[in-house]
Amino acid sequence: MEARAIARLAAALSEAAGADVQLDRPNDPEHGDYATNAALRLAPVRRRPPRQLAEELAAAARAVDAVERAEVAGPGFVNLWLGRSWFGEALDEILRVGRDFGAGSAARRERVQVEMVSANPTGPVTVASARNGAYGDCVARLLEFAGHDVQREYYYNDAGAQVERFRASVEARRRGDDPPADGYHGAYVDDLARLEGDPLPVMLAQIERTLERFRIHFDTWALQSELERELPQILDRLPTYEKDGALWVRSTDFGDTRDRVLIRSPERGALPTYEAADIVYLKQKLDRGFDRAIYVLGADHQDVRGWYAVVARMLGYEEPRVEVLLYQLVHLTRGGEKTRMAKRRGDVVFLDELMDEVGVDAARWYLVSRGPDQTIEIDVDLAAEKTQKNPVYYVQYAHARIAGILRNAGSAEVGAAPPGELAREERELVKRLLEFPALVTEATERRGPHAIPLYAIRVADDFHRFYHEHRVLGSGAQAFRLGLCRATQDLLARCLDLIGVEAPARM
RNA sequence: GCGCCUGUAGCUCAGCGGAAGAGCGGCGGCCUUCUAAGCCGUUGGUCGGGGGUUCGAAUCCCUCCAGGCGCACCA
Repeated sequence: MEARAIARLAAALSEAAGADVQLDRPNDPEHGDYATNAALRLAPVRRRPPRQLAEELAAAARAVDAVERAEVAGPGFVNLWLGRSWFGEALDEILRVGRDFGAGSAARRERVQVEMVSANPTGPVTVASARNGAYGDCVARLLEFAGHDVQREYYYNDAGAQVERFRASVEARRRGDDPPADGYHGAYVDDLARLEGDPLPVMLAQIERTLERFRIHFDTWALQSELERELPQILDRLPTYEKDGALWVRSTDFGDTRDRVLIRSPERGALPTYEAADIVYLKQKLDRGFDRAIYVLGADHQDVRGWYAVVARMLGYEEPRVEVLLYQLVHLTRGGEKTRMAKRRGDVVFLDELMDEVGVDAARWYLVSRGPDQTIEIDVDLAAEKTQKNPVYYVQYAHARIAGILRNAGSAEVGAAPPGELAREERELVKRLLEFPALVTEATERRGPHAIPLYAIRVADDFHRFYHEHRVLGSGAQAFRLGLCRATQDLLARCLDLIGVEAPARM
């Protein structure tokens, strides 16, 4: 989705040129407000020199109202400069929609379930799970902003071997013994041992509290034990066979890399495997009425991606309804030395500790600012120092600065029409704001929320520059500049909200 | 061995078919003016190597090198 002001301009140019004209924002301000490579694209099709086509396109562009100047440059680019009335209309468009600027890009409203975190409740939320949550929650927020109906779900194993090991570890501490070698050893096990009863619900409640603090709210919690109860009905519909006492499914018939065990052999407890529950779970998700089921998984579960596609095929669902989002792992270093993150050993950094050290805003910002395919390295010792330099404060500061101006402005008139020629900083800021609809749409479709904080830095950048060069209150352009301020503030607040970071009015 | 991901400025990373970028670091400037958590200047790159496709490649294809992560009757 493109901002209307840009879409209208592109349409007018396309009509004048008799060809599809797409607009880009050149990096170099010398290359105009917008530029198009339409002549370069067209040259091979029309078998004509690109420069010649560009000259014709430029001539046609000059006839378009909004265009003040059009020049041919380089191998066949056409650079465009726009008049002030176009900027006024563009800002007016942004102010009219306010916080909804860029929203509603979804062609069709879908019911989407995003399942995330889903760590077994055998310990506090780790930093690795925090990335899962930060990423998944931001994807969910983007989908909601696009107009979809999104549900966040947490899935956990409440009856498997790991959970039993966890319970046994707590029991051992209660007796005054050391936990078993293959059990859990963190200090949190000692804390749980001091309480009575099943430690699982306690742990689960703590996980939920941590995630709420991290600003992730789960609508539903799914239990593996409940899914397993529905397993028998599904087994008949699958191509299963027995081998070595276990029950297997012939998933290779559906393109799997190997057949999978669904029910273990008697000597291994005859219990259903995770894969068995996966099948029931997917069926249940899609039968519950979701158009799309999104799984958020760490790269150490990458083989599961292919597996879910196989499950969808076995159950007869269209594959696009199942989507697996992978993100690379988070590595922690202490003073340059790598630390392992094994929950059972207890030498981990928990999300609560990270939030204590750097704050919720910085933690979220940090975990979502990198592309999902990029491994994140956090030096725990440097994380706290990062606070003052973190770009999150740069963006929040821009928001707070604007809030200050608007407070001082009181009920002064807010307008969109520039009273005279726009200054360079004003032009750049308006064009930056106009990038948002296309950018947020792409971030949503590509499941790449990291584009949002990076864009927010650019917006803050342009605003700080504008602020530094131009006085708002008391200037001849006060109403226009107040409009620019409000539009910028709304957009920054939107960007921060999309990544779950607060937009303070004062700092 | 097979599969997925990564390799862009000293460091951390964007960009993924159209005119090489940001933050941090380094160096040097700017506060009687709506918040200096700010602004400006400067320093910095055979976009891992080699082939190919294209008018045009950091971006697509092949190959090699380096690193991370997976290929269980674990979860």
